[in-house]
Amino acid sequence: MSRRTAALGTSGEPAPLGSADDVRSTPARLVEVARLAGVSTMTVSRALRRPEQVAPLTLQAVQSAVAQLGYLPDSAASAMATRRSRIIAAIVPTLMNSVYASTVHGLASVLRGAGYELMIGDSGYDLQTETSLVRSFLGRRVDALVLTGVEHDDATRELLARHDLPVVEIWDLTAQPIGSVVGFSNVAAGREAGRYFAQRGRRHWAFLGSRPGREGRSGKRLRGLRETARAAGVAAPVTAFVEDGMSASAGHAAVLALLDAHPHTDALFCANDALATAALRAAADRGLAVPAALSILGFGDFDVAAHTSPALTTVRIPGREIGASAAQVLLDQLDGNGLGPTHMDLGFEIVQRESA
Amino acid sequence: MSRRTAALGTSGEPAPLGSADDVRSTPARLVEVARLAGVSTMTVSRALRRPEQVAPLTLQAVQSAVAQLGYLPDSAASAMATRRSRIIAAIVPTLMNSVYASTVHGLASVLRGAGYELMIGDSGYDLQTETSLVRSFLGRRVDALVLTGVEHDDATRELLARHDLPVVEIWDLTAQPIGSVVGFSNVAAGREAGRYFAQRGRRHWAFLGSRPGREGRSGKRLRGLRETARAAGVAAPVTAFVEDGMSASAGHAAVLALLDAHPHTDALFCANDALATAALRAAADRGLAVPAALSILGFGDFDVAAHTSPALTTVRIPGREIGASAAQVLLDQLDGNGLGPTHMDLGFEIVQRESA
DNA sequence: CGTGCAACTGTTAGCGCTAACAATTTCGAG
DNA sequence: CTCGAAATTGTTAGCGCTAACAGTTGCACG
Repeated sequence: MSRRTAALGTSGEPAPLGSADDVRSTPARLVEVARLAGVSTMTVSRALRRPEQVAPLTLQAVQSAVAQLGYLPDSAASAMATRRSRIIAAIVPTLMNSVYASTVHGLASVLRGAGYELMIGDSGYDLQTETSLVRSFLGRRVDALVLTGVEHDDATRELLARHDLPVVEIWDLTAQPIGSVVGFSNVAAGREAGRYFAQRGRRHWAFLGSRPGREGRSGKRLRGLRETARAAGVAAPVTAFVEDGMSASAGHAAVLALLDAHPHTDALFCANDALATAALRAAADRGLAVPAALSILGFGDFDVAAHTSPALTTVRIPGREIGASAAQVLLDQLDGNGLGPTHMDLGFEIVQRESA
Repeated sequence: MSRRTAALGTSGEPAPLGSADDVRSTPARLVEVARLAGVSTMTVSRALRRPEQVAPLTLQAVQSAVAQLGYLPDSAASAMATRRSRIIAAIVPTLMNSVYASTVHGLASVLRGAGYELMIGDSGYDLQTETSLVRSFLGRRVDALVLTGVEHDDATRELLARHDLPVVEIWDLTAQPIGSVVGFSNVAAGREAGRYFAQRGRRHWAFLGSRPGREGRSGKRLRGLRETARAAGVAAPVTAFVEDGMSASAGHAAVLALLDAHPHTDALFCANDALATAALRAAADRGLAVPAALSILGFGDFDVAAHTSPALTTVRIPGREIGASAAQVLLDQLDGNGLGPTHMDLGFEIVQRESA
């Protein structure tokens, strides 16, 4: 029983199709288009991909055959023949919050504009999951790969070395990239946060982020903050860590505990705005005025950051631009413009609102 | 100049590979594994996909050849031969906020667990973009398709009719599904919101969402709210609409304008929590106590909803479950368990916190 | 009128894998 | 031992498309 039939049976209304008469169960192939247009398959292929190489009349015949059959080229077969899948894969730590959303969006729009499809995987901030995603994507013969961050398993690096394909690491910088890098300095962002606190006379700093086990991006921001603390002659920042994917839920409890353990804290740098929003609430729960008693500085400039109360002062990352530039870098390499690996520092900026 | 070389050249350190000696520029094929293992390609193929059909010794030989060559099966070729791409595509309105994040996550985890890859597209709430995504995905010969919502272009419907493949529509319900449906009733959610307001003696309702041009999900919620208003003998809710992808930025201004135009408003139902967060802020800007003077009811139970102040009362949608169930429905159909299209109403619930 | 070249179209082969079947080997029952 | 079924492996023929090359045609030009 075909699903289509069932659906129509349920609705009891006529088929809502413009040209329902030539609907067929099996999608058309190139041969059928060729037969209908009275040309060879190769001519159809050309008409579709390089119309200027085909005589106007032939082109027209092909186009009408294509339209009549509702022909859609099989890109898997095309991939096989050309050894180009026109798929690019990206691995981000999480899809669960807005952090990487704009980056993914930037990637997707540039790639789709160039006729590529984006395949996304989320690693859940786990390097082994990342490896298995890379393996799977390489098996799909993706044309290029976007990785978030610069820390990777040896297994990941080995896989990438075997399959020589354009790679770009994003959202961080490194002196030993796999291929290209498009990001910003997380250490510098941490330093800047510290400088911001210091300028406002804050003396008791705190940091809320993920555990810096493998020196991830969150850990680098903490390192930057620490450096500035040392330089400014301020005590080392106290820390609170969330274990799961940096969600607000985990952040709230962590901040409460931190404030109770260190009541003098007057400045808190959060590794993302969801965490910062939770911190705002935790401060309210403890009766702390923000920013008078406690400065809260977020990270990421999420959609909601401007609309909390107090509005979040936060580090804005050019997420969309990172995605768009990463995509462009890969496209340039794929189109063989002879461009080698690229290194782009897109920076960041502190957006001052009310919370710090 | 190979990118890899450049990267290593930059770093100046030894190649970080376990078995760097058999790294080769071109990835291994099945034939090479077969040659090395001393068997036919078919046996290798079997050893990889149905190991129990192969003699233990042969299996071992194949496995060691695979390991030695770092062989990764080419899934594009496999797709071609089996006519199964093991890719499932999903189209969501946006990836820019958390709304569909948990759904995508639910989809991805179930699918990946079953050896499928997820290909995501975002339509930007635009039906024509949806059509072009569908076309592209069908060209990729995806095995099944997930569509958000039940409103689609005729062009989309025609494409799907031609390519008879499992389809599931999510995040809404309909009596005329294309294939399966996994969602909840947006109208009922709107009605429930109205009932919630009515029970608390609210008399001047408002709604903030996207323009109900084509009766999308937001529009259905508004319809439900209106129905309850009528039934409860309350004036029809006033409305404010945001044009872009329901972002907080647009919401803030819209709420301000709405509150100024209708100062008696004592209940506001927002089509998502980002909008509700912005509304919270707008209420504060106008000096309105929430919920004393104005009840604000959100939608979606985003990560941050529990941590705003006041904490958001919101309609919780089982987003993750919708994704997971949709994936399961498709897998069941693909594995040919003889299951036809399914209709699942996963419901919703109002999570009472502080804002309403 | 041939010639040569551009413009267009067709033919052949094969991308890397697996379905379907064929061939071979193994092994227990008779 | 012999036979047949089960277990294991191999062979053949594509999946639907396109690269590379090989025609074929038309037409300007000498």
